[in-house]
Amino acid sequence: MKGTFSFLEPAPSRGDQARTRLLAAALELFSDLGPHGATVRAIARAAGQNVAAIAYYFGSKEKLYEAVLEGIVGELHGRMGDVYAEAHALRARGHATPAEAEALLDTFFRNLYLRMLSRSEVAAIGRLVVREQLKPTPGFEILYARGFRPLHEMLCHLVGVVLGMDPKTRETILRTHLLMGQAYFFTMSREAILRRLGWKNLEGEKAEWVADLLSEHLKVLLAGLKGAPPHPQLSHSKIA
Amino acid sequence: MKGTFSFLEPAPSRGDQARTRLLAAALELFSDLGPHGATVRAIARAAGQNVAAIAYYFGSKEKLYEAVLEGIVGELHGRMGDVYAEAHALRARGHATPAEAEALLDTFFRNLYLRMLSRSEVAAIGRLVVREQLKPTPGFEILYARGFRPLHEMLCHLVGVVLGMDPKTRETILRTHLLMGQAYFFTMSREAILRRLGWKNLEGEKAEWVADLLSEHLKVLLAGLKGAPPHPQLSHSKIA
DNA sequence: AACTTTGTCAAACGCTTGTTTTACTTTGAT
DNA sequence: ATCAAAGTAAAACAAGCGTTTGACAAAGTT
Repeated sequence: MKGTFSFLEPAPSRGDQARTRLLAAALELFSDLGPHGATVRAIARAAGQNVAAIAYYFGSKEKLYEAVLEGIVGELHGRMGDVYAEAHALRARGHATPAEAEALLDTFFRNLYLRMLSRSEVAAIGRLVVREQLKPTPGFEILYARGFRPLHEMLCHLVGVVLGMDPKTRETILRTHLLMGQAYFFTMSREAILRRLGWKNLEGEKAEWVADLLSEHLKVLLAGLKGAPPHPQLSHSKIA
Repeated sequence: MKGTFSFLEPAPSRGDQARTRLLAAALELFSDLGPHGATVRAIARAAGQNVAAIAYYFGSKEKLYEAVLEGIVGELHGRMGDVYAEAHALRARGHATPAEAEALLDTFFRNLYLRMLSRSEVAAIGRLVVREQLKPTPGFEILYARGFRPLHEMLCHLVGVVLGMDPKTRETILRTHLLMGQAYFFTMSREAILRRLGWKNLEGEKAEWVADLLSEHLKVLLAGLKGAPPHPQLSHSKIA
């Protein structure tokens, strides 16, 4: 047993420290170079560990990669958990008004952008997620089933309430996806938009400004789509 | 000199054929595995060539990669050249009405989606471009200076005309970027949206439907933003 | 204090990487 | 027919890859 006291958090054992440092270094390198490009030697060096530590703690490079993906899902829920909880509560109540759903949708997007997409300290997560979309590995299932799909379904539900549409129709799913694209595009084309703007990053007040515009676009779009006629084909097309 | 006549196109020499096949195979493999993950042996095999052919025709793997990026820029102009020309003509005339600009913007986005983003035969281009955004190599400059920036500036100009805003303000640039995100997100999150929709691809009538929704979102957004007040900070913030 | 568990480290293992070399065949002009 | 140029192909090269090994140190238990 451990004999030391700690009022902050249980003092991590030597092994836990090594494990954590390896995970952090791996996230950074995997997101920059991909699961193929990042080498175990580079990861170990960045984590201040020996190469053999990876096999020792995670079994193999591939299992380390999967552990990183698990960590990403955890980080998403950690940063967005409160908004998730609100959305789930609203959904469970069953009789949410369009105005309530729209307000929550705005909170959702604003925070998704401000807490995740604009932050350079979590930018690595976005890069790795995009990489998995480009060339899915077996680990994609982790990100999709526990990260993307629950988030997407929640947004579709809220959009459905606002627009008075069934959230399971392909029209609702695609419109929601289009809305999301505005926010996520900043992760995907980060380098290009920064050059266009002549900015070095998108943090601080700059992030707030972008969130302002994003929020306004969302509001305008939802308002304009409320009266729009349903799509002739897609409004009757439902997923299983 | 070549002694054969050809009414179609100059019969490519043996070397030109090898060069072309290498470029095609390289695009496919680079976009799937990245400039690091794709090996010269795999590229040569896919092109039906010997490994040494890459060094022989392109000098090195890196120069082959740059040749692929050049090809991408050419393909973009080849597929979008007519719409580009229209936009340039409108810009040169100098006194375009908001309605004209909006119509052209609609054409631009619709065709960008239908001709590029939805086509599986050019999907490799999209994947490679996203890869360069995630981790820019020296070759990024080719894509940015001759591909992304001219396109982005053109769209900003049109959005500026529609909304009555200076195309060089950061507000216009960011709003244009948000608009673009809706279309480009389908390249970036292809795997996830296909799973959500239960579809295998986004081609044929399905692409038309998505283009319908995209076009409608664009229209709603531009209409709603016309009366909106300028952003307090960003509307006065101009790029060099 | 003796002993087991846990963690660290350098070296070595096969294997694959991009590139170069060398010998060879095909091509097109004289 | 001859010959230089253009193109092909297999083998060899050093360097780097993920993983395994075995010796060793530190920590925890009895």
